[in-house]
Formats: sequence, C-alpha cells, structure tokens
Amino acid sequence: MPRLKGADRRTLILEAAERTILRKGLAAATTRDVTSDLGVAAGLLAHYFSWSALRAAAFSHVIGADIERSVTGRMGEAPETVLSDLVDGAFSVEADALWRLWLEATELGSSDPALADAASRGTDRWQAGLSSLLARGRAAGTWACPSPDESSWRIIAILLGLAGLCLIPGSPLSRDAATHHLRIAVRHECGTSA
Amino acid sequence: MPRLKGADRRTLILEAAERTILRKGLAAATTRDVTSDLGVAAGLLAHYFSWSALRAAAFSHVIGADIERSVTGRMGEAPETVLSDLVDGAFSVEADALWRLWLEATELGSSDPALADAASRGTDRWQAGLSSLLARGRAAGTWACPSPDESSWRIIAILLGLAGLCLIPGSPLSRDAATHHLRIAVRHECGTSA
DNA sequence: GACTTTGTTGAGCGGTTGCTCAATTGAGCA
DNA sequence: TGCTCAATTGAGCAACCGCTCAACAAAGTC
Repeated sequence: MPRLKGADRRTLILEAAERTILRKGLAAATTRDVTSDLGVAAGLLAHYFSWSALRAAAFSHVIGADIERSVTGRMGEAPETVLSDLVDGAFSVEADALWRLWLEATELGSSDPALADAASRGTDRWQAGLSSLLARGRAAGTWACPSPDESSWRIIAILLGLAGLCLIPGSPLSRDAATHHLRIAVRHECGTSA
Repeated sequence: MPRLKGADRRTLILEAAERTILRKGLAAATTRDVTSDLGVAAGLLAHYFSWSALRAAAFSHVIGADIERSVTGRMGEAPETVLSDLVDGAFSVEADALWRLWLEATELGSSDPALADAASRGTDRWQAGLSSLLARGRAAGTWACPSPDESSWRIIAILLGLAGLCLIPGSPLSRDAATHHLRIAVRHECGTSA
C-alpha cells in the first residue's frame, strides 16, 4: 500500500512474481497471487506489466540467478568441485521448484512466445556456462572431455530428463537413483572423476 | 448423434480424446474439443467420464500404443535394429506430439493424481521394455551393457531431456543435433555399435 | 400401442482468469 | 493551503472451464 515511484514498484512486483512462480509454478500462478503477496489491489499489476511479460521476466530472473549461483559465479573455483556440487545438489528437495519451472517453461512456451524466448535464452546461458566449465577442467587436465560444447548439451538433457522423472508424484525414480544416474552420465562425458 | 450402447460410446469418446490430446496437448485440450470432434452434445462426455479420468486414460492408451509399436512389439527383431530405429525416429516431426504429452503429463501430474499415476505406470512399462531390449542385445553379444536396467533409465532420461529442448519454439537444439547427442549417449551405454 | 428404460441434448451454473476503468488517495510543489 | 497528477483501488467485464440437469427421443418389452 505505500506509495512508490514507478520503477520501485516494478521491481517489487517482479520480486513478488518470482516468489509466486517458485511457490506455485508457472502454470498455476495467477496475477492475483502476485498482488496478494504484495498486499496490493489486483488492478495494480496490469498497470505495470502484462502477465505474460511479467511471468517470463520472473522465470528468466530466477533461473539466471540459479545458473549464476551454481556455475557462472564459480569461475574461480576448481572445475571438479563445481561439477561435483552440481551433481550432488541436482535433485535435492530445494531444487524441485526450479526443475518444475524449466519443464513448465518448455510446455507453456508453445503458446506463450515470451516464455519460449526466456527458456531459449536461459538454456543458451546454461549451456555456455557448463561448456566453459568443462573446457576449464579439460585445460587443467582434470578430465578428458573431447568436446565440452557437445558434452554440456548431453548433461543438460539428462539433468532435465532425470528431473522430470523425479517430479512425477509416486515417482518411478528416487532422488538417490537420479543422482546416481547423473553421476555415471557425467563420468561418461568427462572420462575420469566427478 | 447415432444412438449407441454405453460401452461403444465409451470407446468412441476415448478415441476422440486420444485424437484431441495428440492435436492440442494435455493442458489445452477441453471436454468441448472432444465432444465437438465426435459431433455430439457437450453434456454427453460427463455422462461417461470425468475429464480427469478420460484425459489420463487417453494419455495412457496413446503412449502404451507407442511403446508397443516401437519396443515391446518388436521382441522378435534384432535388438540393434530396434534400437537403431528408436534413435533415428526419436526426434522426427511426428514424434513431437508424443513428447509433448510426456512433458505435460509430468507437469500436470503434480495437480492431477490420475495423470500422475498414468505417467508413472507408463514410465515403468517403457523402462521395462527398453531394459529387456538391452538385455537381449547383451545376451546376443551385440553390445556390452553391464546393467541394462540402469542404462534404460539413463536413455529414457536423455530422450525426455533432448525432446524438451527440441520442443522449445526457436529451439536452441535442432532435431539433427538432438539425434546426434542421443546416438552418442546410447553408444556410451551400450559400449559398441547402435 | 402403451410403457419403461436409456442414450442424448444444450442451456446454463458456479468458478476462475487476465484485464479495464472510473473513482479515490496522497506526495510534491507553488 | 490549494492544486496537480501519478499511484492505487476494487468492482466488474468478457471469456473460458468442467459439469449439472430437466427435457427430449429412440429402442426394448409386453
């Protein structure tokens, strides 16, 4: 309810949208969820954003922050440490919401161009980060990995695939099993270690 | 509009539902889509099915038929032929609708127990079929493959993951690239060939 | 042919959604 | 203090959804 300058209100709404999609998912989240999170009238959101644009921006921001936290922002650390942490935390409970966003963005992207664009750009950033991580490890002699650019695509694919299998209620694949499979796939791509 | 015995009407509705979800996807399909496909009043559907149950049954039937067509029903053929066809056709245009169903079932499963159950059972059938295919190939000496049961999970995961990447409009990954990555992943799992 | 049974109709209910817009509020300024 | 105008409100619109239900129509039975 406090009165704010336009730009500040925009960022507050964006942050509320990020919380909302993390809690309810991209498909189930509504404009009213966001405004009630802020304690603000329903009409205010449409004054600053279209729902389609806001939702895509929130998705982009959330996954961008996660890529930064887990890969891009750790360029100074040993590649094997970064990759190992990535594998260990991939299917933790806290990661569920993020995987859900990825899967939903893929699906909703077919009817929401803004979301499709955000998913496409996010994937590119992710792949680029992972690829340079693998290249660093190869350069350091930590592991073989003839083609970091290709390996990163396969690792992303198996991450997304295993995550989807884990997200099915009454899941046919446990988190531990998924982590195990991911570790082996990564070993296939990196030659040794991980 | 012709008058039918209950059981016949049920199968007609189920078939129409299958066509509908293949055309529009699980999330976008509506009960009215199905009844108008049959040229029948909207109220008739609810007389035979709940939408949740019908949608899950249609999904289960569609993917069951595909697993039968591509794996389970080809138990008499050479394992390498079956696997090779699987890889070649995985990301064809015709397969798009099926992959979309898998991804949507995963997502909608979190709010639709019937769909979650169908996805879970479908995954199990798929994994069992693929696992026995790999086991047959190993027994025939076609390829190494120390653990068909584990390899089948990883192949399914990378199939789902690559399919999701291909489905994003303005896709960051082309069909050919996806097929290439799948082929290499399968080679990793099977040792030689494929 | 009268009567029951059952498949079928379609208007409409109750609920949800993103978004509109006239009215209201309050901060900034003369 | 009074004026201005952007920020905010919230009832409500239009569209969509699955599903209900009283009414109708066609077999089946005697």
